Amino acid sequence: MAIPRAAKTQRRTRIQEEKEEQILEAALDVFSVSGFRGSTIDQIAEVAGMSKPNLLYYFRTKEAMHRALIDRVLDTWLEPLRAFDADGNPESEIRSYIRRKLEMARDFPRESRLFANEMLQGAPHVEDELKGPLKELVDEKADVIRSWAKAGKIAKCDPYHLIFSIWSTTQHYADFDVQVRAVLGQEHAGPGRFEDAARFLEQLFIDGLKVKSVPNAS
Amino acid sequence: MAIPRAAKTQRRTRIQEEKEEQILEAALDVFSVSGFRGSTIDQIAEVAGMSKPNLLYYFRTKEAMHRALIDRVLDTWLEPLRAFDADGNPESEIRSYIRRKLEMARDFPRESRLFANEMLQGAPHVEDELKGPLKELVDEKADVIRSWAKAGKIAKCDPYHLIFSIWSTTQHYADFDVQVRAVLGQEHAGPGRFEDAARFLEQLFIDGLKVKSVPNAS
DNA sequence: TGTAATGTTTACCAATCGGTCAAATTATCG
DNA sequence: CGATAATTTGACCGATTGGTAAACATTACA
Repeated sequence: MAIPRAAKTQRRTRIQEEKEEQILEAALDVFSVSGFRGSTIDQIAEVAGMSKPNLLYYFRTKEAMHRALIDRVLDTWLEPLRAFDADGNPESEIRSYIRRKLEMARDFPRESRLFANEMLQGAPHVEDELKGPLKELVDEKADVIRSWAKAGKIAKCDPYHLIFSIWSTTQHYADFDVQVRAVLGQEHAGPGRFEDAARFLEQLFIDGLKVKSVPNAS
Repeated sequence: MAIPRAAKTQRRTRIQEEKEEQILEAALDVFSVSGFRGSTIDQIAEVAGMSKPNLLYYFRTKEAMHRALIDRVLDTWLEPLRAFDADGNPESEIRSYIRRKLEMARDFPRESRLFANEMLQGAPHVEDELKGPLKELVDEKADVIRSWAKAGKIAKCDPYHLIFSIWSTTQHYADFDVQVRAVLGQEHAGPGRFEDAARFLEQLFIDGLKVKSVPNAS
């Protein structure tokens, strides 16, 4: 008698690990393009090279697949922000944060699109994570940025909107990849576009956040 | 005998205009949230308050609805960029471009999400528009920005990535609205968030694009 | 007013959807 | 090996999908 998801043995089989990995990989392919509603189990099954009932042996529902995917990807996705160091040099911290986010857009575009799809649909599956852990993390880092501004290390600015703008500019290269490539044209849409973007964004944010010398200040 | 879409009379009836408007309005509601694949004619029909066959009397297929919607919205969406004036003052041109894009994110979030959805899915329905009219428009404005930089009116920068960064930062407030609200929390997620964003972005882009005084230059 | 064109609805279709089931196959291990 | 548990599959289910046909209702206009 087959009991789904290894209820008996507790420990996960080698096959289980492999197949679940294989399924989530395919699910990422599909969900990241079509979103939850627009994706079908059959599509995922075909990409995974498995039969539909076989997928449903490892994940009981389409929602369970999506859920597992989100859970697995969420941590990775927030890692760069966690690395944001209060004790570091503001300029280099911001610079390397932009770099890392841009690298993620380049190396994990599907993960970026998965979240983008989720956001567009009103985050029906992750709203709790947004209001909980994400908000707390951003609040913490916003404090860091605010303290930098207070110490005169960077210009005074709204730390939340600074974080938003770094998120949006970097993720843009994953989420709107088609548009970026179309506009840049064949000559400039090569792999070098990420380097160009990095140079521009670093310049923009570093210079844009430099403390303004106020003539009439002491 | 009913012939869809007024093939006989050539001229469009009052009813046709009203109903087509009504349908596209509902279609925008639905498509902008769930994307093309994730949306159903039944959903649109329900939102429009009409029966499904009645929708299909005005638009022969789901694709036709989506197509009509995209066509209608595309022009509006690019209007702010068209208004970008080569003869104007760079600082105020960029400032007002950001303002206008931010106002559109506030006032037409569905239109923004419609395009975002389309981009995420690889632009299967608008790739031609991207590579044609959009690229030409951006090329033209990029030239303007480049000439400003050459004239020493703004810092030297990649004009394409500048445009991308303005697009992404402003549209973020429409496309990722849920996330923005969740992170800002109840206190700061009110209507004022657009003003806060405008202030921050103007500061960022204006200061970030100021010409750097190079000490060792003549 | 009459009538032809336009607009709307009910009933329906084949295809696809998420998901189940039982039978068949394969892996594990004493 | 044998047997038991784990895995895989084909056949199938009711609901939903995009779309059609034809009867019915309404409008426009001579």
